[in-house]
Amino acid sequence: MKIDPTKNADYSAQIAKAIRDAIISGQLNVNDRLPSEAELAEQFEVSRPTVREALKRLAAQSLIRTQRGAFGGAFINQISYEEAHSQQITTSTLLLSMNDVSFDVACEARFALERSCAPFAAQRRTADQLATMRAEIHRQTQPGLSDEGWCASDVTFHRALVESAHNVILSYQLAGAVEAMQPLMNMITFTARNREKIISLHTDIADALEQRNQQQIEHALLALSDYTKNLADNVFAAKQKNKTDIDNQKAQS
Amino acid sequence: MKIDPTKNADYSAQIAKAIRDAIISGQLNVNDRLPSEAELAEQFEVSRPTVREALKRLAAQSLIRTQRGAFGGAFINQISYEEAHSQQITTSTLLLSMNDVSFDVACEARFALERSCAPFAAQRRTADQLATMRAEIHRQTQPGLSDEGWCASDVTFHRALVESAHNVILSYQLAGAVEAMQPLMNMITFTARNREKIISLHTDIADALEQRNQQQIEHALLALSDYTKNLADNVFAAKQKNKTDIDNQKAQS
DNA sequence: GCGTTTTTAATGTCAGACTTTTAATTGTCT
DNA sequence: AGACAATTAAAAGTCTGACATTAAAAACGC
Repeated sequence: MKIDPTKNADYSAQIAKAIRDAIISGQLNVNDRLPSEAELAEQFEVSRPTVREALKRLAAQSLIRTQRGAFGGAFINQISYEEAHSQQITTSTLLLSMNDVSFDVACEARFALERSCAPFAAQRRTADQLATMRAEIHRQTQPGLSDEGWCASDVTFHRALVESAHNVILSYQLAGAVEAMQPLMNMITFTARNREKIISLHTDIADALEQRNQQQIEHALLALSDYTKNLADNVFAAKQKNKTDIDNQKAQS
Repeated sequence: MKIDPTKNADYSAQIAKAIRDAIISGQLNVNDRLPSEAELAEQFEVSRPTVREALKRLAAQSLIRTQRGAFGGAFINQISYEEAHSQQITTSTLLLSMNDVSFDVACEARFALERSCAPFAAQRRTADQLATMRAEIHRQTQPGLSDEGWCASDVTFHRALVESAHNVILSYQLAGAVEAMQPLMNMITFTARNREKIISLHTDIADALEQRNQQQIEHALLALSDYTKNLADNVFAAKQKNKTDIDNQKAQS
């Protein structure tokens, strides 16, 4: 692990990589303590600030946590589902916002992923999760609900559906889809959408889940996906028309 | 963005968070240049090393890249699919290896996610992707293939299936499932598995894809999932038996 | 006008000091 | 002896100031 040749990269990046590899390969185990910063500096033959920069890189990925004081230091962190979730959501959000992904592609992926929960959700859904979904549907019928409130409720609804599959890995993988994409979609479509229509589709999903009917869940999700895609198409068409009108006005003047 | 009260957290973490939030919220755009380290230090009223630690945290998440020299500095990075993929894979691998997830749960999630590609793969698969899959099946029939070679081929096969859905978001989301879980599963089951059986299932998948038969793809994937689960059950049962035998021997002596 | 050199503004690195936190140890009192 | 308080030590966190390295821009020479 002391490998640190005179490559053309930052020392801190190289050191971080060396430690990260040691963690991934299992040489370092959860809750193991790394040598102190001073010792690491000596081992790698660099200064303490350089070691610290490397450790901060690892801390940013939640690979280590640090503790001050005597017998403190840097410890290998056990990545929790929560941390993995939030990293997943951050990455997904940035990926979507920075790479102008076509709406259709994102929408298709999002609902395809959610559909993969259907068979297990139908089998394993609890009364509790169903109640959450019904409650959110009820919240969505309130006329005073703000757009932010609607979006939050929408996320909660879909999260409950995902959770009802009772598979932690699936929940983790879908976090990006539901919690990153859903708000983005809401942001795009909120001008055009018809709350009644969506509520009716949500009700279809909840009904299907109540009856443990996998096919019907998938069917309802597909309908929701199609409706969302149509909404976006309308929004884009309206924008396009608006733009053409302005262009025409400019051409005339 | 200059907020930096005397909270009970590291300055470097606070500064990183402030900049990260500015990026996510869109105040800072792709390829924007951050102020120089010295300027940031002045703005946040901390020293340069502290600012540097914050920047390293952001660099670890590929949120920024740095360039040396005059007119260099830290620039907001456009997260590429490749980077997002590899982050996804790292996180998934760590999550799985650190949280002794039950094999059944991981296996179920992995194949459920892959099944979500089926409808699009059936529609859009190209001759090229089919050829890749056939080639990998052929490689898998070679008797001299090492376990590592098998595993790599297995990953390539499934990646081709995912790619044939032609949806970049789906590919990104599935990276964790295929490239992190598949090797882990291979590691567990390689003692018990029957290559002929898996090859036959792979052939089923390829055939179904060739005929653009969504149902059949899903069915074949389900069969592969069931077979893998059975394999793991056998491996665990054998381990358990072995353990009991040893216990019995100890008890007798 | 073009190639070369110099300048300059950045990051990258270092050394050493000081501050703060925290747990273990030691000391003291009941 | 046991409980509480004071001391100590080890470690991260921070700061200052300096030097090294890079790379682009500006100045220079032909």
